[in-house]
Amino acid sequence: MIQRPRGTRDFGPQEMAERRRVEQAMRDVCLRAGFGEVVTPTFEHSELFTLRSGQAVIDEMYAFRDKGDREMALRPEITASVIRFFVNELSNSPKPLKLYYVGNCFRYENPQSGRFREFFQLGAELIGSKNPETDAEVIALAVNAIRSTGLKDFTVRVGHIGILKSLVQAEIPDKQAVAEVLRMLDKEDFDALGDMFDARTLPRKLFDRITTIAEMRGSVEIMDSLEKSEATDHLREIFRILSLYGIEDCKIDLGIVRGLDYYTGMVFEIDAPALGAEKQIMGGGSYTLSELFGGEPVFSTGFAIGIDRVALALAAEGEKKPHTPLDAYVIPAKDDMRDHAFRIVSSLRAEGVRADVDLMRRNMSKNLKYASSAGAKCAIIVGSKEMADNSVTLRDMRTGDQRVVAVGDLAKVVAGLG
RNA sequence: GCCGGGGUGGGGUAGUGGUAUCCUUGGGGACUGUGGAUCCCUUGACCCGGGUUCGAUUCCCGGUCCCGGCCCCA
Repeated sequence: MIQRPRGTRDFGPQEMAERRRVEQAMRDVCLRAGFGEVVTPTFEHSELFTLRSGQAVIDEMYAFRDKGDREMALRPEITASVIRFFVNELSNSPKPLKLYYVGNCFRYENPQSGRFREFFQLGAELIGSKNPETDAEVIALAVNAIRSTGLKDFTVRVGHIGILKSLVQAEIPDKQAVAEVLRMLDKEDFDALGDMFDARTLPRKLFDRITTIAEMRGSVEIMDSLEKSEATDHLREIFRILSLYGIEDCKIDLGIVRGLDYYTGMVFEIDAPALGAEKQIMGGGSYTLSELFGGEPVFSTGFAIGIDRVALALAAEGEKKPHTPLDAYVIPAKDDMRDHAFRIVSSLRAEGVRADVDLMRRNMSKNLKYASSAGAKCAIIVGSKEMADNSVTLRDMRTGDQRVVAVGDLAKVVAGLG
């Protein structure tokens, strides 16, 4: 027997129905906000991803050499591809350019709860602006997308990378050290950070200042204790616009650092507390990537939502809808009714009813049982007595009630079952 | 890459150094148009490899996969 590769999943019809519902709800939100869908290749030149994220990520990519001896990789994310697409072909489009995508991504990591080697992301990029209203638009889109799935319990945290970064850069010239400091701040590993400060005899005052800021979270007012800067003004303006968008439940979190260099300003994350160690369901921020790929520097803001984790969080909240993949199941009462049954199922389908028919030549009892387990809303029993009148018996599978319905009215009656 | 806990029919389980229990599901049949029944028949499992042993599903080692956690998280 061939096993499924580690960290991958098969999705059955029931699970896919729920995943499609979630995905479709989020797509609709994107479309309504004026974002158009793009699709990019599932694999790219490895360089695209190492340029963006550094050589280290090659260890966690499905990287390979193709038959033409090119270094390729299954995409570990989709933002890089979208920006490459932008630089290659869309850079002269009117701004802002609003794009969204849905797709599978691959990372060679150790699977655990909410973490798979093949996973699915929905993301959006707004290209061509760095105004606070741009950032607010993208945050609102992300929040509305999550909301649209029906998820109740999630927290939105918004920060600004510039606040900590500029403080650290002002005192520490070594670029590598700056990155290291920011990484420790992100992890809130203040002990290790303190050790580093001692070892390098860095100013204690800076340590106190940045650790205080890294721990700051709460409403916008929490920034009142900070001196006014471009970054704090920017964040305040984002929050002001968000409230105009009807989004009031975002928190400031100045401790968000999001590892990579190209994030330039606002950064934000959404967590679903119901999940375990891997509770982040969305990450995003503003960045300038295009020049990395050989284009003009262009400001963008984007995010990516982990569809798998959203689905897990919804399951944890017990959000369950009854699964009724079939509206009607057509049962011939006797063998000589089969031809009538096929005609009826065909006309039901043509009229938009999800209908199935007995193909196993089962008897009445087993057909009713099958209709029940298949989740049909009703059974259509086709018998000679009713057919003499050009009618059939319709049995509501939820109540067991039966009535005779004219074939001509059948589709309408079935659709009316709700 | 590291750590912990697990792998018995499709799903859920019992049990054992001498190849396996029960439930459910699937397939077939009986019951001649209502029994979402009932009854009968039936398919189907000890993760893989090595070791110990007369004999391993059981004990030991390695691998693999699953679950959870660390690292990492684009």
